[in-house]
Amino acid sequence: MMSTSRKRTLDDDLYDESPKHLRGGGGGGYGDDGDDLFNDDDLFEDNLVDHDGPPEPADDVEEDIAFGDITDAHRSRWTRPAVPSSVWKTSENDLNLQWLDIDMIGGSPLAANPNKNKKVLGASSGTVPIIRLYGVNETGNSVAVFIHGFTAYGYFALPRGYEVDGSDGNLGKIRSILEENLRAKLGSQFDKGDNTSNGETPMACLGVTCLSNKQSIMGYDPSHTKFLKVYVAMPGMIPKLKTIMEEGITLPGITNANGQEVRESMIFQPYECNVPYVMRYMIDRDVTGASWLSLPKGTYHLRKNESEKGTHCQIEADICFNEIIPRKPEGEWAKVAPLRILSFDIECQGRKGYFPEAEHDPVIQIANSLSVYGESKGPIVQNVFTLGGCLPIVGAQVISSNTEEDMLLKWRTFLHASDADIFTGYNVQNFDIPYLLDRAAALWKKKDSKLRIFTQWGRVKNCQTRKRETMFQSSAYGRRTNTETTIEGRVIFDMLPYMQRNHKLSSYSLNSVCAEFLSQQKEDVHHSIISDLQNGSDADRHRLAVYCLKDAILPQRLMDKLSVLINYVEMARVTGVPVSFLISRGQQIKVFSMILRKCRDVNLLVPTLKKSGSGGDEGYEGATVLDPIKSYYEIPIATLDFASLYPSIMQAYNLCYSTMLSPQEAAKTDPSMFKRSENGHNFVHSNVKKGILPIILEELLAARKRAKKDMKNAPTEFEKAVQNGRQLALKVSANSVYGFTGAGVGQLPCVPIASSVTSYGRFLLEKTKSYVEEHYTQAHGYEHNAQVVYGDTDSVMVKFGTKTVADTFPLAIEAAKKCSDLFPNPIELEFEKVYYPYLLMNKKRYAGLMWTQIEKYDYMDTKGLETVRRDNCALVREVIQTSLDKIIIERNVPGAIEYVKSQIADLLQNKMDISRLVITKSLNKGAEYALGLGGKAEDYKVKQAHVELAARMRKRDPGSAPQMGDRVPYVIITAAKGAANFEKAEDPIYVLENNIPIDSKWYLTNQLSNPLTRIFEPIIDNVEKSLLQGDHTRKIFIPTPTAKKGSLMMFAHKKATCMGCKASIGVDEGNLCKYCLPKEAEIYLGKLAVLKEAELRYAHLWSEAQRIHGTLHTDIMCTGDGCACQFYRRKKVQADIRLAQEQVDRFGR
DNA sequence: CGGAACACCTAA
DNA sequence: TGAGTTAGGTGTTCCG
Ligand SMILES: Nc1ccn([C@H]2C[C@H](O)[C@@H](COP(=O)(O)OP(=O)(O)OP(=O)(O)O)O2)c(=O)n1
Repeated sequence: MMSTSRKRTLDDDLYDESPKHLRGGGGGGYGDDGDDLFNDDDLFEDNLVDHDGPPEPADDVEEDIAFGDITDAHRSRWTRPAVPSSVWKTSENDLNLQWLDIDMIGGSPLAANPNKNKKVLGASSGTVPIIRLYGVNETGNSVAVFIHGFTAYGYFALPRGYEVDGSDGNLGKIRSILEENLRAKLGSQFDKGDNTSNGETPMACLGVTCLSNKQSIMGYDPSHTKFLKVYVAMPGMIPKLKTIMEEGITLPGITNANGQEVRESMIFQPYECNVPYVMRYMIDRDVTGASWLSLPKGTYHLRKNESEKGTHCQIEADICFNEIIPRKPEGEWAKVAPLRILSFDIECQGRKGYFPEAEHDPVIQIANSLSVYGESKGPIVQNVFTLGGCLPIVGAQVISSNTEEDMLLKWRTFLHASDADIFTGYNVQNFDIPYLLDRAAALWKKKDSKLRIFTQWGRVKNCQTRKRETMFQSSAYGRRTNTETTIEGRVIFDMLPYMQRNHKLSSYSLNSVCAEFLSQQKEDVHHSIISDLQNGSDADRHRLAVYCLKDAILPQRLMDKLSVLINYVEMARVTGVPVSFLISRGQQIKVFSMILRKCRDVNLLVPTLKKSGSGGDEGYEGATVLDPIKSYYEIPIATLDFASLYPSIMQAYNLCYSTMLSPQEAAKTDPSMFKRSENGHNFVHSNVKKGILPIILEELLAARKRAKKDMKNAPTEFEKAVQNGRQLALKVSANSVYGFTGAGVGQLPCVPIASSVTSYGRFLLEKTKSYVEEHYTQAHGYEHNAQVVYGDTDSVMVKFGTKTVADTFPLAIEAAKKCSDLFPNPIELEFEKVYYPYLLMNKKRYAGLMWTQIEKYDYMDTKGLETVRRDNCALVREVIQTSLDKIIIERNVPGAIEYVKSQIADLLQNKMDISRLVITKSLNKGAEYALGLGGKAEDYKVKQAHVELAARMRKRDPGSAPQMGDRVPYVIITAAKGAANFEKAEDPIYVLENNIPIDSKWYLTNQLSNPLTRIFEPIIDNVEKSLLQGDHTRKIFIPTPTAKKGSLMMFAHKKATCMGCKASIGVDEGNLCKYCLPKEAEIYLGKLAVLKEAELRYAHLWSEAQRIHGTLHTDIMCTGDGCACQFYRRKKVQADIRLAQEQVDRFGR
């Protein structure tokens, strides 16, 4: 880097009269308060020479190893469009990009501002933070922007009434003291980073200003209105500075409320010290996630020589932070750039019966699908890198290698050339990526340059991709690996966690997810035969490659079909956070980001609170759930529902940190200025001071409204569902604003706000109920007295007494309007739907035929019942669902009874497909101890079936056993009388393989009985007798208890036959009779062939999810078409394999 | 044997 | 600075 000729002095002249105005040297000086600090006309000699012309051709440096079979034809398909020559005319053209990823590094200060009339802000020596932002321009070129001069800082409040001498001299003294303290805390860390090449001594604390135009967000009349703003050299120093300030320090020139100088140590409350540096930049410069940015002509420099460039991006710019123009995502800037998405999948050659381990097992294929956002013609490249030859695949490039090393390196070349913005796949984060990295480490020596080259997946030159394992101290059983990987400049967007987060499914295997959303199954290759295919012919490997390719294509299709990208882009723009935060973080960061942005607009500051030490802060009261009048209603029940209840409460009553009054303050305040909430907290009206949270909610709800409109206009059912997901996500974000205030462990908890919201909610619900019941009465001229039969949080279910849907609608519409009129804006009660008929079973449990229009019902809506719970087996879900359908839709109670009886008979006679008996439950905290993954014994208090099973499976095969967070599938098997439930659970696969009998009686008494009783109870007499004890329960098939494990094996020993001619032979005689013995080899090979063939047949029927252990099993048994015959076919083939295997095994003895 | 405690999942 | 909230039903285990 070039060094500057500028000279900056740091200690003097930090301030002029206006205290917030920082000038010259030390400070940051950025548009904190809207003014640029270096706005005097200093001109600098310009060290940078901009020639407006294209760069020299990039000679591909050390990075790429040439492979003859990667041709120019390949490359031209892979690479991004060429950079238009206009881009290089930096003084004539703006550079526009949509950014996706952002990070930060320490580096040297920029020597000179490319905008020749301006200085570079920030520190001019030492290590400074540089923000790297990665994105794509309209043409589809990759762009990296190095953003310079933005300095990290924090605020520190003076206690109420205190003043600080804001003279340059005094603030300079404060800076020196802080400098000293910081250095003491930093120790040698800081000195090492010294860069004194320009003769200046780098500082830790760059400057101090004092501000009186800002105030704390906490309260209507906050105690903190005066702040020191302290700039530091590197973001990492902020926590240390914060510690110094909150532990107490003596600073000069500070006077207390009585005007006396404070000479002893004082504590300063930190503000906004918990804002990550890159977010600090985004907030201060109004840069929102995934938005468009413009680098105005003449303000930026493009790095043209390869030697000058730090990344592999096509375009690389340097600019000062305050030059970039953020574009509001409206009009032309609402678009999405042609982003490149790379979806990939690897196959490994595991040893039989073991989960692949990178230490030993090679990667044999890597399939890729590269697509461009907005490109309607589908993926632009599909290819497979194979180890060993492979027949051509139509529509895909096949690139074969003789060694695994070559294959990996070729793939790396592809990675580099295709230069994707987004990396996707299925479980790539926890399997493919760590596996490739581990494998590389196993293949190459640490110093091997090939290792270094291979692991460069990111956009930053010479930057190796490393995984960080959030390792858990695992004692006996080994690795619980939650891997995190950063690939500089690219966003890793794994579709598996996305699905787990956004869709409630009982299996998340790629196969079942695709069946659900793409109506598409993939070709199945069971992992046990991958090895055989790999060792086979080019045609075998072709089959594997096709399968592998499909696994690479499907995640990308999923992403496309579910509009994942555009929805995340919208969310990033609305909430302001980078897309990567949406993937890896929760709701808090979104709300926090929005709060900080809005606060900045109105000069409020957010305190950095200490973690509430003692942990268990008391909870608060939530919503009311009205006692249900349980019944089967055969007349219409109308549902009235508040629209976005909690958000609208916060808006209507102006609930916010910044509007709250303490009881003492309230006593001194004009009562017309504020309102006391239902539970005794006081908030001023919005005309006095508008709260931050209501403003945020307004925007979120506006975005939700747009989503709802799009949902209404969606052309297809599927698109409607996608828009519904988007709408729901925005609703959750809005509700999370409320949740944020009540979050015990959070950045800014404020229970008074949260509890005020819920208390208003309780009040509104009660009010609505009583209004409806008091107004819609015969006394008021209505035909019936209305009754609220149920209500939960924000809804009332009203029985108006009307007999038809058509008669109910007008009453419900009117009631909704009249209630809305009772409440302040924007609180609104909506008439949403009528249930007719309506089965109300309990709080949070009901079903009903839903009508949103008079002409026709929509569908049967079910809440909380077994049918919507994933911890029930399919049998229960289906039986209950069908019964409800028959009762509620068909109104055919006898039919329902018949159906149930036949199902019970089937169950008891063991005719039930085992897949319908599989129960799945997720493995949560507390199970850690049982699995031997650490955790404390006292956290595992109650033994559970699925946990005990998972622990046993772990002992059988740690590699394929369920992991924490996975759903564990199990069935209940027969066991000794009185055995506890948790002892009777078994892995369905194990049950199948070993022919273990299922306890079908248990399914009747413990799974079906209660739910059925509850449903039929209000409808028929004596459920016990007629459903659960009839003749249909007499014929019980008791499976032979002898059919225990290894039965075939034992059989073979007792009564052996010659495997060649089936003649009887003695048990100890070996496998063949004396006549067949000479042909031993031939017979063995013949048996081996039978085994192979059986395996192939089996694999063909076997749906698999190689990497998602926990959900593997349900898939095997459930094809989605629910065909029992498929199941039996599989079972038969499975038995064939076992027989064949055992025959082969006999030769081994 | 009965009820408290716990675990899971869902409604809102 | 990792983590929005509370209410509630249901089934199982644990403990006296
Ligand atoms: N995930 C959720 C869902 C709901 N709620 C709270 C806040 C909501 O305002 C209230 C009512 O929930 P609804 O599900 O009825 O949703 P809304 O009323 O917010 O939206 P809608 O307009 O869809 O009714 O419950 C919540 O805190 N978190």
